[in-house]
Amino acid sequence: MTANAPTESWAERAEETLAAAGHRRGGARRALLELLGAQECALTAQEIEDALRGRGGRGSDRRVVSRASVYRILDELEGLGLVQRVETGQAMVRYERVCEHAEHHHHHLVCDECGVVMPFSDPGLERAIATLSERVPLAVSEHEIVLHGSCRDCAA
Amino acid sequence: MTANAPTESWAERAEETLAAAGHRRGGARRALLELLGAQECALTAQEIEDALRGRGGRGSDRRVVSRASVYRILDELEGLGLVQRVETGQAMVRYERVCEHAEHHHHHLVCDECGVVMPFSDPGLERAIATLSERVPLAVSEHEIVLHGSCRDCAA
DNA sequence: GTAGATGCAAAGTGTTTGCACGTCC
DNA sequence: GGACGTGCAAACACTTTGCATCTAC
Repeated sequence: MTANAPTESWAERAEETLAAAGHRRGGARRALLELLGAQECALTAQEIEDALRGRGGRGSDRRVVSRASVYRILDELEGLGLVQRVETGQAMVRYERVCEHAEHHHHHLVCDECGVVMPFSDPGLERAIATLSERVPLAVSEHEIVLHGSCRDCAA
Repeated sequence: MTANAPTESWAERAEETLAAAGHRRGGARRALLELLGAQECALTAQEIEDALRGRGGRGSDRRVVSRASVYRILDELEGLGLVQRVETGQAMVRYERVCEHAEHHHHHLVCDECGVVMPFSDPGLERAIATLSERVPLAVSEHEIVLHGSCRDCAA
């Protein structure tokens, strides 16, 4: 998945979209894109801030990204459709990249005991949503599905 | 659906459940139960507070219910499974009663433009969720589905 | 050189908590 | 009359905003 990927990475697409929207490049945003692009699932703003603070432990010359920038950039990315908010019923909102590839489309499982969040996807479910979307008094643009319960570790 | 209903109302069941849990009755909680029991769909804490403040316009001898009580009682009801939180991606969390009757089970449509929230239900979707729930590494106890888009008024 | 990007700290906003008083049982 | 319930206001936690500085172009 390294050799000249035929499809650009999410981070690359994001950079392009941002440039097209007239944005300049900045260290904070670049660091955030790099982080989000490498994530499989949704993170909270807190987790993002911590991750950006902790990265490059050794001779890292990278600055810490301020909390304000994290929120500002996430908001910006959300507005461009590059990131989506995920509400898991926990205290904080989570954010994750939005991929154009359908294969990456997923929803979330939340363990109400330990708080762990896992992604899952199901074609049958997507089909049901698609069918349903046409019968509803709303021009549906997005859908979010969250399953709550106990994860294997907690249920044991 | 009015004459001597064979099944008790949500508010009645809630009162019983609360009593069984060792709670006394209080004016604030009673008012809240009455309000929630009459709602078709989810309300925010703010809406609940306002509704409780505004009710009984004329010779009402009812006290206003404090914000703290609204949150405390909602939290209590949620813990007993009588109320569930609904996250719509808007600023505030919403709350609605949980009915034991499957016919009342529903999910939500949210207009991202005007913020209106509407309930909907779909057997096909529930079937997909039920099937899926058995294939997932989580003992699923609840699920929440939110469709975002533009309502008819806003799309027009 | 200028508009945009960022950090810091203060301000918001929805929610929770501490404490004293009121009320149900 | 004792414990639970409630109101008030202060405390909180997450998020947003104002402003000065820095940077990309």
